[in-house]
Amino acid sequence: MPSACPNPAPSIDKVNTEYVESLVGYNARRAALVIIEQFLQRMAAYDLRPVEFSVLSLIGHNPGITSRQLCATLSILPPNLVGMINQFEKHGLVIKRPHPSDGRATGLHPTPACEALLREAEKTALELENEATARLSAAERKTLIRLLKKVYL
Amino acid sequence: MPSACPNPAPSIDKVNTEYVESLVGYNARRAALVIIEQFLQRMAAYDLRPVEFSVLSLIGHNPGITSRQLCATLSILPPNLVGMINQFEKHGLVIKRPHPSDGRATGLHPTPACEALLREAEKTALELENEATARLSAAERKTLIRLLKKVYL
DNA sequence: TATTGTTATACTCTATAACTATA
DNA sequence: TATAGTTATAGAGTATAACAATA
Repeated sequence: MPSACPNPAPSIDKVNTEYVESLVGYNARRAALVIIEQFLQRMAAYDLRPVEFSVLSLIGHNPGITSRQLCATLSILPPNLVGMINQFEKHGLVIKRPHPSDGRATGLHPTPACEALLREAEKTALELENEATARLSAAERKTLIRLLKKVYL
Repeated sequence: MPSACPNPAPSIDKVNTEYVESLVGYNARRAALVIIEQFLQRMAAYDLRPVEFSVLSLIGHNPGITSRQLCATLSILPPNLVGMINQFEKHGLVIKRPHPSDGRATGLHPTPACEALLREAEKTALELENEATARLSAAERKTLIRLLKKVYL
């Protein structure tokens, strides 16, 4: 018998969020989701979502990086990277070249088009970052990043 | 002609992550994912995932809260809450009672079993929080939460 | 007309198992 | 035997559209 009660009960006017807001995990997730939401809007112009942007940026700053290295760096699973890389290659943003010493691996290299796209996209990313963290001072922003790194690195 | 180059190219020994790590969004997401991973492991004993835990905790601290208020507070969509609440009701954790003044709304109330579960689950959540943020001092942890709130509130 | 709660459904993201080619 | 990359697929999480009941 699923418990149901027919009698009305007092309602809540202001929600008490004290407990959940005392958790780092809760706050980090909420903050990340807010920034990601703005990211999706602003970066739609480049057809780049957060993970795709991170992958392309890492390739741009690390020509010759392998899929394995990307997966390890970003904590993504290999099967979920294959299609992304193929799309980048199809759109002329990434070129695959043989790894110099490991015949199993493939080096991923940015094309000039990739580098041009990244110049714009990374500029936009910094802009939206500054907007999303507008209520933080430069020092606070630096502190926030330092403390977040101490959690996940 | 999808650009492929047959000539080997130098490989990357150490990945340069400088740019992505300069973004608050990237760091917040990575930190949140690390904590959530630990959360999933530790809270599996209670069969509670992060959102379910947040919902149940808010009901426990706000007897009579409505689905609408939960959705607004946690930024989740009403259709994705229905099944969750029904499961809680089915497991004897939540009771629905009529809203005192709004015939459309339903007040959600914790059962004694819910309160007992929350005492254990919230204790476990605090433990894993302290483990996940073990590299932070108490002051740093407080600062981190304060700065994260300034981003999303 | 707007809002609460609901159903059905689609889409995205992430996870697992199994395979090949090479080390 | 272990690893890099791939394929196919399953699952979880999230989003949209439309509806009934009430305000």
